[in-house]
Amino acid sequence: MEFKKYNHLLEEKKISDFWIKKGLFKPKKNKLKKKFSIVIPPPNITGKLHMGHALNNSLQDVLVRFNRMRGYETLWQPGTDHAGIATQAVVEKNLEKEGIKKKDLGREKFIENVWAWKEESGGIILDQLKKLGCSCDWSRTRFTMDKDLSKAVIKVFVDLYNDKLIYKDKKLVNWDTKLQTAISDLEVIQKEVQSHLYYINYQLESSDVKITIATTRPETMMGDTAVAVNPKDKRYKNLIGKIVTIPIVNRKIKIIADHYADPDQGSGAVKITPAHDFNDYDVGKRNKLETINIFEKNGKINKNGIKDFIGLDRFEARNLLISKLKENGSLVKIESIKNKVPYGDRSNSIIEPLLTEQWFVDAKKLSKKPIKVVNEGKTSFFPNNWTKTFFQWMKDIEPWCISRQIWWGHRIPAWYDNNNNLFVAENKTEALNQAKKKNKNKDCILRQETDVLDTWFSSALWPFATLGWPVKTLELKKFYPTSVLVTGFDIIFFWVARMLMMGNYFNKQTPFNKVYVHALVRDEKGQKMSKSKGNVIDPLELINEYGADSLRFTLISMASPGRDVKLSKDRIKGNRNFITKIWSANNFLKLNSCKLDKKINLLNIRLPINQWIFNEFIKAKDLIAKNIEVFRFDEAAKYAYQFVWHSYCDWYLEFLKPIFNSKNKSDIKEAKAFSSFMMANILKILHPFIPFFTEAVWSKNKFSTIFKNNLISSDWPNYKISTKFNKNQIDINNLIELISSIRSTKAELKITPKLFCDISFADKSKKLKNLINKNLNLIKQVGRINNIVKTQVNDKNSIDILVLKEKISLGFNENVNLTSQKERILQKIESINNQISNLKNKLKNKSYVKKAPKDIVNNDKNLIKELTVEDKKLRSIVLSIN
RNA sequence: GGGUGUGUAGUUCAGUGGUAGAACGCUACGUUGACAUCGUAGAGGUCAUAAGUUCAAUUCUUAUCACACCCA
Repeated sequence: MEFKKYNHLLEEKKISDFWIKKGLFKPKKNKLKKKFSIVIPPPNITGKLHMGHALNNSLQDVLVRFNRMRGYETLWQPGTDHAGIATQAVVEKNLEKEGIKKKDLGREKFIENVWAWKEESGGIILDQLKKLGCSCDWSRTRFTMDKDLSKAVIKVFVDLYNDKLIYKDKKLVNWDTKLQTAISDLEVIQKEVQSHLYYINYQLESSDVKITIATTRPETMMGDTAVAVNPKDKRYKNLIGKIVTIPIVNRKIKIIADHYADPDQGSGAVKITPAHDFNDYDVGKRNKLETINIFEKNGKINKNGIKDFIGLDRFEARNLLISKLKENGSLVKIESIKNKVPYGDRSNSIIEPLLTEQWFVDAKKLSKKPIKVVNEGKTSFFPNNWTKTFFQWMKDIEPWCISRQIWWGHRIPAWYDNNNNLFVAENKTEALNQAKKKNKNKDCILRQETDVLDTWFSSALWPFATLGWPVKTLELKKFYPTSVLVTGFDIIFFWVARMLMMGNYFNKQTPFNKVYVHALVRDEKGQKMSKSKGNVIDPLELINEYGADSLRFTLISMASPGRDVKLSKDRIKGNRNFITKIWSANNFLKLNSCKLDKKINLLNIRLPINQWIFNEFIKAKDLIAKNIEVFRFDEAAKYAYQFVWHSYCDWYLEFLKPIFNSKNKSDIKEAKAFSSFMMANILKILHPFIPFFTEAVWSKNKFSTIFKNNLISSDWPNYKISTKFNKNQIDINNLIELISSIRSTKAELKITPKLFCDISFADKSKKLKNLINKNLNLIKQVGRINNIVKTQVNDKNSIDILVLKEKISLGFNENVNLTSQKERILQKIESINNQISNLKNKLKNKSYVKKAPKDIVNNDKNLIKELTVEDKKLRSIVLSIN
């Protein structure tokens, strides 16, 4: 019989459509009243599926499908994030291609365009997640800019404002001159770059003395308001309080003493520009210095700069200034150095510290509850070491700048009247009411704050806002707090910490009980995947080539805690082979017309091999469940793989063949029914890992008709191990060892494995003899044995081997090369004797015998006995060869 | 500079205070009616280095080295 190959392209599409059409991903009420819930880390609306998503969502799907099968009421809440800056940039670019400028369009029209883009091409990633097999309740898909979620955002903002946890302040912030918005400190990446340290002379007033300062940013000299030296620095002690002139700029400033100046850095004297450097800003505050801002919001010199520089870009200004300093002799030297320069993570342009009015969240106060919750273990991290990282960040947290000077996002619910009085309210009417009160019922015209909120502000509400908050919906009551959050370590601060702040502030319970933190997916050489390196592997290509199941199984089996996933195609290929293996095993069952008998009574299973595979299955099943529960996905996948390939395919199916070839009808009947029953259970335990394939086979085998259920909705097997089966368990294991020994002996003797041989008992022990007699057919066929002979076979054609500590002889139809075999046995004897003498030496050590646990010592003693017997038997074999 | 993690077979990784494991790769043989996307057998390791604790260390402690990441 010829079988078709498994066509993943066809089946995956079919199965996916079927699941969704039937609504099988929706939570189902259960008798246990237990629930399991996960919120998806919402991907950017502009995003495309990359390997990180593939790993992250494969793991979530394992948890979700496993718990759904276990009978928990399971919700996997999906959705996307509006990604303020990224989305705005995409739409802006598209418009520019058509020659339309954002400014000309105006705010309202532009936002209309963004929505139109979102409807048309935003959120492709959700379809890609479906291709991966993610069993999210897609009917509940949410978007951070949805009406309901927006309401939640407004309410949170207003409440926090009223609770004095949100405030407006003029501060130095990280300013992105390219995007022309403030960004939070987390969005700034410090990059080490090759740059220059310029040594410049500042002339003291009415004196010949010059003080040399060192700076990497000479153009900010236009905003200098002091020169600082360390009070302990003897070189400069007498200069403190003196006045110097900034060269070229020709403004006079004071030399001040401040501990910020590091005597070992540069010249030990630093220029202070409070408007353009975070450290200088602090120095300025301490010393009550003037703040001179010299930059426009696009990074060009403003009117506070000097004549020839106004309107120049910051880097042009730097070059011009340096050439002028050279001309006038103030430039002492230029040193090449490496230093850290701040870059915007979105724009990749150099961040400019700029003094502006922004909105801030008092993160310090909000961090208290999360710290407590994690301390108490109400939210715990896995692997645990992330707890430390979390605390470190939480404990020196800075105010969170939440306002962004862009258009796409949640507009801040704050209004100003003509006198710039501020009113924060959930809507304009409410703000007007406040304004009227303030203005003694006079009519006033309000204008709304133009800033929008940081995207992470709305993401922070994700675990409860998606469930309906602030409305106390059934879903919120049922599924909050969520069971676990699965995420990458790179967003612990951005997202996890902030969800913990908001979740704990606005709800009685923490948003998730556990946080599973997974690592990065790298290429096979361990390099980060990046477009510029060209080593990006597109998960969708892999899905096309090998199937989503192969990709999933690979990622899952490589998800060891605390380790990056190094992905290679070979690995995926290997797991594709695993799926093919199951496919062909299933074909074998079909070939033998194995049909599932639903009424199968497990207690009545007689065949040893069936009892054996049953207990092996239970062991594997329990190990898989246990490991998924503790997030050891790699281990769970390993046990599944081992059991299916090595226990079920390699031994069980092989041992069934002699039964199928026999004439014993009742044996055949049981074998057919039970092998099929096991297959159904294999599909069940593999379903969380490879959902498409297992569901496809389940339906092809008509299991869905027999069980009246699709695989996705069926129960996780809950059978227990049967001790009644233990004796046969041992027998089968012994048979496996016997057959393996016969096979390796043949291989060692270079006798072709298909050659049959005779077997005879050299030892008088009955154990092996009984075992063989009981399983004659099996041994003859699987072990390729002709006859069991009673007498010793001809010496030249035979060889003695030790199996299960008993001696048997194998007889062949040809002369056997015994010399090499003798060599091997002698080597074996040597190693056994080494072991024995090692053990004996150990036992000679009195403190060992005294202090080591008795079990261990007894074990050694027994081992010596066993090894001695083995040694004796092997020696007799060697003798017989002579 | 501060912190975290990782060094185990050719590769990718499990694991354990008391005989070192898997997958892939490799070698040899093999098309026996599920499967060559396969089968059978096999080779392959001073468990990074050094010291300490212990009867016993690959495992625990400390130091060193190497690599990776995070923060400043």
